Amino acid sequence: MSAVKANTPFVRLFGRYLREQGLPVTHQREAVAEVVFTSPEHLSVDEIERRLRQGGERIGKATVYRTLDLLVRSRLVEEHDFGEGFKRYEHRLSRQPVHEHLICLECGKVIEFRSAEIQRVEARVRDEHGFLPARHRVEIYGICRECREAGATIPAGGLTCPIDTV
Amino acid sequence: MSAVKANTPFVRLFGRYLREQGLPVTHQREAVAEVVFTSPEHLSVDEIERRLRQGGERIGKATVYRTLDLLVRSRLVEEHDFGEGFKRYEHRLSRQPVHEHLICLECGKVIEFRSAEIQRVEARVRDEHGFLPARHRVEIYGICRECREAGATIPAGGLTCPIDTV
DNA sequence: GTCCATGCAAACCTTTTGCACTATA
DNA sequence: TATAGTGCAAAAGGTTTGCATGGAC
Repeated sequence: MSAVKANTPFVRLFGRYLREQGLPVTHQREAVAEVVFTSPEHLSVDEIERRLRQGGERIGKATVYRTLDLLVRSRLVEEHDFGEGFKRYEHRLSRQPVHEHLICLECGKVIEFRSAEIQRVEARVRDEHGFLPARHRVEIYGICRECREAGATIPAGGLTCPIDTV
Repeated sequence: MSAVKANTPFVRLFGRYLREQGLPVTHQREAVAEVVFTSPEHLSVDEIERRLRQGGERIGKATVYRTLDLLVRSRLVEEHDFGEGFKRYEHRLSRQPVHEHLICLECGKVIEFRSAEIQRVEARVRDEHGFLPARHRVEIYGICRECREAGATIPAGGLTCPIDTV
């Protein structure tokens, strides 16, 4: 109930997609969309479910998964896997359209950045490998500024005589 | 037994790592290392276990997982997640040291390529965001040359009036 | 002989599915 | 009213863990 504020423009866009597909626009679907569209973060399924329940919704985890599947299909939402053992979801509206992610190994923070270089890489693999790019995943893992200033360093490891790293 | 051919140089390197860590060099550990180091592919745990059993080894899945963990720690092996629901492992010896992956959405083939641009991206995020890169993941998903010539296309979807894609 | 690794099976965790019931259109 | 969605619980699938046994050093 309360989690669906009114029907924000983004939720309406999702409703339009559902109607185009001949699918019912249900209360739960709008509620999940509302949570995802009103959050600037990269949410996990658990976080989405928790916010819905805190907002007074009665919703099952299965419905959250099923609705996220629809949101990803509609291309309004992107699915990410930062290697945490579960997925995160991020909407694609009102933000830099194509962007990559910096993930801090210390605090887990996710920073978005744009890179024109990646488009050059895609053009190059098309020319050199005959490979037609559809989408890409570019993630850089490291230590963010704040954690560096707090003294964090990259965890070392491996053989004492490291193998080639270039 | 039979899977451990002799003790290839790469397996010996892993043995050296184990001794450095004060860990026993066991038959199973050498067998897993041998399979990974003698394969040019990106192997799944299932594939590794199957090859070991076909080679006459008596080994449990848990040991494969535990040994892969050690191999990744030693930095001799890299872990990948191409979004298939399980992980793949690739050794880092005798091949292009740092490389990225093209993954065909049609046939699942993985092509390796090098990119100098990525290093420029890492230098840029260090300068612009104060972010210290440790490692990265660059994967481009699309259609490989062979599948294109066989008529494969990128699966479409989403809203009929697509949102910004640049 | 002392540790640590191994194999097996059970546990774990995220995600998916089956089914009786409910809501959309 | 017909169709499809929902919640719940069970299942699935990859990965991890507990424990008694066996192997490395």
